[in-house]
Amino acid sequence: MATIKDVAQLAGVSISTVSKYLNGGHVRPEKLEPIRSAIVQLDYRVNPIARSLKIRRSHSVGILLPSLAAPFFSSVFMASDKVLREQGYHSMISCYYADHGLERDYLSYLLGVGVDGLIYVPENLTAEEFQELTLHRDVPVVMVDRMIPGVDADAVLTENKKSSCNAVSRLIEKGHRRIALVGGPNSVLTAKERLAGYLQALELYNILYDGALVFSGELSFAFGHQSFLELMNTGTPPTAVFSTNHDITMGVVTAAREQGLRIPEDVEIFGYDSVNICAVMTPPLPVVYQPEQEIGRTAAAYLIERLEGYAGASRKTRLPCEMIL
Amino acid sequence: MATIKDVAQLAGVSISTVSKYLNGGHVRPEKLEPIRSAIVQLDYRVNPIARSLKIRRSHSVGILLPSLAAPFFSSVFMASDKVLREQGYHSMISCYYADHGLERDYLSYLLGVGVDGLIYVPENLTAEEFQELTLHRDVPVVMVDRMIPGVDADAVLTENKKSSCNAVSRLIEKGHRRIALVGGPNSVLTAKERLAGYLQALELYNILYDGALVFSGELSFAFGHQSFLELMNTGTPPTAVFSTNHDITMGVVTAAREQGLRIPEDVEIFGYDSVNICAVMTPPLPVVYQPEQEIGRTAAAYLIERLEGYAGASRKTRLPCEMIL
DNA sequence: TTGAAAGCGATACCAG
DNA sequence: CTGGTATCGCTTTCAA
Repeated sequence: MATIKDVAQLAGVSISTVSKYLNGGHVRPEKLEPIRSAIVQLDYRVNPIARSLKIRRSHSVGILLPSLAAPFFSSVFMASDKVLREQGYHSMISCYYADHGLERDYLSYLLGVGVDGLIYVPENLTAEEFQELTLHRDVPVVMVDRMIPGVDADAVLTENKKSSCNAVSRLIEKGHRRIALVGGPNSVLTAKERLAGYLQALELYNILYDGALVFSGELSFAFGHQSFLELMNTGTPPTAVFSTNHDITMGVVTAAREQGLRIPEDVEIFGYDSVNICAVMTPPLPVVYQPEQEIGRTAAAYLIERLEGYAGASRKTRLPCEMIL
Repeated sequence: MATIKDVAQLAGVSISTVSKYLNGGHVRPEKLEPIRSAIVQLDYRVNPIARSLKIRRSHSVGILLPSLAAPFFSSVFMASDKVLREQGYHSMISCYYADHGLERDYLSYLLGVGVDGLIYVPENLTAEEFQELTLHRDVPVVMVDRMIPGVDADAVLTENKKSSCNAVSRLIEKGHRRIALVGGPNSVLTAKERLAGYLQALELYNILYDGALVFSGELSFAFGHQSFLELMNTGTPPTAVFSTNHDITMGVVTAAREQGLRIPEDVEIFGYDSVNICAVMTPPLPVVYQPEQEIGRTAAAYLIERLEGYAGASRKTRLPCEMIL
């Protein structure tokens, strides 16, 4: 690869002049052409590594998330990517596949590798771990979909509790009394909040809480599947299941079908996200829909503000959700 | 952030000694402790940018793909990520959302940004564009799932033609004679090959090809949906549809259900990938399953070999697929 | 305007 | 072993 030095030599000017040419400084008109031609001839491109080292900016932002496959994240980050790109930033995604060790590793890696900012969907990190990792690095972080309580960083979330309460309330109004919940682990704030919404709805309608109907665990197909089977094996199985994650919902639905149960006649299921997929089913599965585009855009906007120097207090935004019936 | 210089000063040794300490050189035992302690005290971490500039290696590889949401890619790259990590590489994903301009931009960006190698799922780039972008950059590229014909690079693909032929043959053996195909654009090699497999099956069974039954277009839900509606509006609609992509399949199935058609009684549908999701349906949709893990592992292995200096001829590997019925 | 030179943070050669 | 120094490629003063 040709360097700026080669270009300078070939064009018969100094390195600084080429640099100015490259970065929009003032260069005498008659020197423009030789430089341009040298660049083309040598197929020169600036080395972003060297540039980053010098200017301490890479114009790239990292996105760290627990799972690639979730359609929810895909939509969210497509939206943030667009906003970021319009402002001249490239986004680089890293996935930690819901693994705690990997989550630490990648966070640490991204913080150090030179991205200007970070959009982060946390899962298992404690506030202490996060503080330690981010200490002395001034890389702004915006959390999305989840947040680590006690951490001072911008966060874009949705109204998990309220939306869940609404969803469960609807099931109750349709006559259900034994409603199960299958959701993520309590270490994930979002899962905890959705559980809280479920409990609130029960309370609202004076329905006794039954611990045997609540399953909190891995955000996976397997967990949803297994939980459903266990639910059905108790003496008095639920008549409805509120499933608060895409993969889990797939597992729950599969298990139900395997058992020969009709949805919703034999057991009603209410999901979260995955609107497209749930619409595929007959009849369509009702779901809570989170405003994915807006989440992504907001997160990107927050990050860009920080990158441009905004240093105000951290913002925690809650976006409202819709029920798709 | 503290630099190696600060550490050297605090520990009372030279910069070079600290560097040796960091990189496993020989350092007199009594100097070990002061250095270690200075590092801890200053919370020092090496600056990967500076290191990259010097050693011309970043120990990171880029992954460039057209879509995040496809469960297929997620599985593939989870597998390659694992292999890469075990060899000390971090992977950074970029998604171009099936946009031609973005595909060029991101490819160019990744090639320049300092990743040591690239795993790339191409979609719209011509061989010329690719050559031009990779010219003078010695970043090894391994293509996955698709390849750009005429480009000299490793590629890990599956037996698209054969698998498609098998799938369509099965439909024929079940008695279908009017079988539609809805798949990706002809610019995507994979889509073209699957179409070729479809044609081969027709020929094998002496079924006349009917152009009105073949839809090639966007790899999207919308395209699948619309194509199905158009198919059903012709005078003699197909009795079966072979859909060669996840999103398209979702669109096709939704459209069928919306029309009140029963699957497979009224119209039989055969999909590709998305095993989990297709298993959710009642009855499960038959699909062609590609060995995702193996694709990912193979691609990573190829890339690592290149990174370690292997300079042999480019390899094009075809992995066999299974039918999940 | 222009260019010489310092410096970003780290590595590695080489003399001691 | 150790440490001074050149170097990686680029940006940015600063003096001319």
